[in-house]
Amino acid sequence: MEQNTEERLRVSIVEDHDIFRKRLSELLNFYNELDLVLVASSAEDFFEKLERYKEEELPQVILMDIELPGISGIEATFRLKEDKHDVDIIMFTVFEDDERIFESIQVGAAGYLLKDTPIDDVVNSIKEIRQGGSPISPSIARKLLTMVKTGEKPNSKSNPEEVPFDLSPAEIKILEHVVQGKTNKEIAEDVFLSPWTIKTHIKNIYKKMQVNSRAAAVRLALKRKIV
Amino acid sequence: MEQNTEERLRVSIVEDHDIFRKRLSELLNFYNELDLVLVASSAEDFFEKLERYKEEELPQVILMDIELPGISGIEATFRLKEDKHDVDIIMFTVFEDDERIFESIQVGAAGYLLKDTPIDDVVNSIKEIRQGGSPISPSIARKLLTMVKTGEKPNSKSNPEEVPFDLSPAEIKILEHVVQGKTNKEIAEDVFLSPWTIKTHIKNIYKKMQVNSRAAAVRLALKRKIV
DNA sequence: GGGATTTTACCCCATTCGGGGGATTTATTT
DNA sequence: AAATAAATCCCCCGAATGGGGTAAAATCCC
Repeated sequence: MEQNTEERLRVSIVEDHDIFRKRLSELLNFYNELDLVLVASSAEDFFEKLERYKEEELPQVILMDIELPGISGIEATFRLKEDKHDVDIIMFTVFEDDERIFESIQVGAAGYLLKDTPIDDVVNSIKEIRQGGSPISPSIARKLLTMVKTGEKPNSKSNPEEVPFDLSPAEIKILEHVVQGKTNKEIAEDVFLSPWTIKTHIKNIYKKMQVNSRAAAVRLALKRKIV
Repeated sequence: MEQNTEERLRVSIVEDHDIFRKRLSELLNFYNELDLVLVASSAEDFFEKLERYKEEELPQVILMDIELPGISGIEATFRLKEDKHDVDIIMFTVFEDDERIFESIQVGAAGYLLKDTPIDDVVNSIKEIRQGGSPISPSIARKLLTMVKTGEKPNSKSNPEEVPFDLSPAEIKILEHVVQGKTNKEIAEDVFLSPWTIKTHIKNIYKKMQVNSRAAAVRLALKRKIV
């Protein structure tokens, strides 16, 4: 019965450690409930392969390593969730620091499992996440509880980059105005500068943020809470 | 070997539903790793029995129902954690409302399991909680993630107006694309519509949102989480 | 003191945007 | 069936935007 095929969950793995990835793939292949559709060794690799898939073939759940060469798992998650993709992402990693956990949640990961999770639990987690649950390793959950209890984010000390882009003070100021929805001329009047200057700043901001429109800049600025 | 006895986890159940309590006790008794030391049908019952225990016999993990006659499971948890007792408490309940979850965390519960959790998982959770983990049912965890993500407490049913503007479905769809930072032409290609149509929609969106630029629309859309 | 960065300002040019119209077709509601 | 609202497509036009330059102060850093 092909119906079986229809019901299987399409799962993807993004993991750079060759042997680990291989073993995990092999293990998951034992499960009839799953269909391993895309195994990548980096985010770039993943995105590249992803383009060759049709809508109905796209992975529904991704096991995402955090520490990856090039684009990190967190950044990759951010991009995936930005797009319209209907996909649930499980961070699958050895890291337990508050910073990474918090960031993963912020960018939209719906699960967080440690790599030593028994394979049966991993498979259950994959199924649960599709049903709207958020499988989380107990030791991670403990940290989450603390966050909720204290209502605090782990921004405290280890804030390597509050601003992912190194905008200069002046640029941030301008960006704030842009987020307010003002035009260049309006900003210029507000800050007593030439409209040309504003324009130059905005061009530089775009370069640094890697966008090419105000809308995109506003979106990024808000999402990454630069302003 | 009595050593075995030493290593077994002393577990307690507080649950008012007679049959459920009985069955759960029977099931847990199958597990050699556990020692069911105190089964109570109410918080009062529990505290009363607790006094008859010596220090070395006190339960280390408690499966605590929330809805109890008299003192609630949350209140009981609060009192237990107020005292010096070295005990980990797992809320074991059918409730999934943000309010109860949040309160349970506040008073110091370290785990939150739904009553339909498979018995094996319950036992694992008991062991994990003693190792500093916080076992949480996935559907509960999802709510936790939301709390962390939005940094909000479930103080009220709040959300007086999820969408302050009555955008039509099509308009919301277009708005989403605008938030992505796309140009009218790009949107048109994505949605297989004429650029003129997109433009018309956007003009209407602006009217409804009372803005006059993409940047402003994006900001509003994100702030009011329309998209 | 000297190089690097930031801030400021300007030019040209093609594209996009925003606002003003109008018009037809398809639901939806009444 | 008539009225309303939603969704689609089109035109004109001036203003704003985005991208490519150049360049001179001011400031910061070593």
